Amino acid sequence: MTFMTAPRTTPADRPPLGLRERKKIKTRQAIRTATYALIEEQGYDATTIEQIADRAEVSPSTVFRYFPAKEDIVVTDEWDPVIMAELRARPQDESWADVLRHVMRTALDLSLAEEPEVMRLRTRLGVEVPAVRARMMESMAVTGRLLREALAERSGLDPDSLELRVFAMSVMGGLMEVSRYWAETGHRDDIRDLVDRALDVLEHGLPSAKP
Amino acid sequence: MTFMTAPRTTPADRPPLGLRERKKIKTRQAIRTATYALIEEQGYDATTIEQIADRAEVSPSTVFRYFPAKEDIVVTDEWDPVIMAELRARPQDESWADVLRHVMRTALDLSLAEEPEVMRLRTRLGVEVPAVRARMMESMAVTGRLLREALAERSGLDPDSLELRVFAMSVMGGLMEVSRYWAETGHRDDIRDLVDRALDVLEHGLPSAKP
DNA sequence: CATCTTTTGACAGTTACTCTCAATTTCATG
DNA sequence: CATGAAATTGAGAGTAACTGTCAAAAGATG
Repeated sequence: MTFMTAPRTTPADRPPLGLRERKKIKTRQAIRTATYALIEEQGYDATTIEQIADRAEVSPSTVFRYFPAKEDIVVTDEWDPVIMAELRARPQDESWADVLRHVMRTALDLSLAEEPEVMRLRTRLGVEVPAVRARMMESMAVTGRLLREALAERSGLDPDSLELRVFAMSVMGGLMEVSRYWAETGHRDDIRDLVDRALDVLEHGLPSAKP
Repeated sequence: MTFMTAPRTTPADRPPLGLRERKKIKTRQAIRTATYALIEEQGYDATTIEQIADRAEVSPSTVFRYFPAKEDIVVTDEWDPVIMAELRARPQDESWADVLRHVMRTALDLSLAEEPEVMRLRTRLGVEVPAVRARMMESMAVTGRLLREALAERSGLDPDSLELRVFAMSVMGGLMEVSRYWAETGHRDDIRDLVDRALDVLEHGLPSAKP
């Protein structure tokens, strides 16, 4: 679910956090902030790691140490644990579509409340920059595996069966397309509505338009 | 549908084919052949463009001229027109799932008959090499757009509607997972059976496993 | 404060890819 | 078949994203 922005660590998380750890978080954030700014100014391709390093006041080596690839600076995703917990927390008799509706709603509400601009930038880059899009799809596949686990627990199906794998990936593919649609239409709609509509399609199939 | 191998141009295609054109086709094929061989010998990452150029007896410049990126040498896809024609040729009252069943069956039969080894190599690389996988997903998205067009014609729905977009991409996501599953399980199963099972899931949802 | 560990930056090297230009090859025409 | 136009190729220079190594700096620890 890489098109969402990163969830803030809860305030009462771990008070005793060493200076080392705090600095690492700061550096990470500095690199991200520098990257976002530079991309807004010059575009993705024109922004080099060196420029990012300069603005974030670290060395290029450090940038690579924090993010294995340039796209990762934009796309990094810390949502999976949150989503997974939420998935398991839903009542057992709820349909998978309703479960997803709730989970996605929760995640999107948080994401939109925290950093709506970054979320928009990310989805836009997902459309415009192939490398970013590729990274998003990778991350989507990972989330798909988690979804599979959760669905396996609920349904009693083998998580490694073709059926469950296909199903989970088809759901993720559909949700991915929502992100793309949202960005391509200039973030006109409320993405939460789009997700709801997508889940309707995934649950019931295409509405018949003939009549 | 990038995991299939390229369809041969039909014999009675275009007899008057200039020397220029014939040479281009030869060069293209030489580069591909060299690449496949080198990858089998040393793996994808260890194979450089320079080595490919050497073995294909062209200059590195030429390799880049024929294939914009290294992955493209492996993944290039000429199936879309074939698939599209087949899609339109199916009877109007056939369900989308049956249409896809036929189209995929046809394409896979051809592909398996022509170059089964290349198809296996491709899918394997799709699992092992992120860049190849990314390129495959791109190509999948393109095919998804074609599928959308075809479905729009059949259903009367707007091809640009969120609903149709989501639906088409969810189908493609599911099919993509088939390719992955096939490769990850060591090409044990007949991929045509896997595709059939996937389409069942996409058409009817998950089978209930409880009873 | 001394030492042990982690993090950082400098540097060198590789490779995919881009661009430009001149040489070569194919094609069309008189 | 000669010739000029057009397409194709190869050589070379340049860029930028990575990788790996090593010594210096900074934080943790007793």
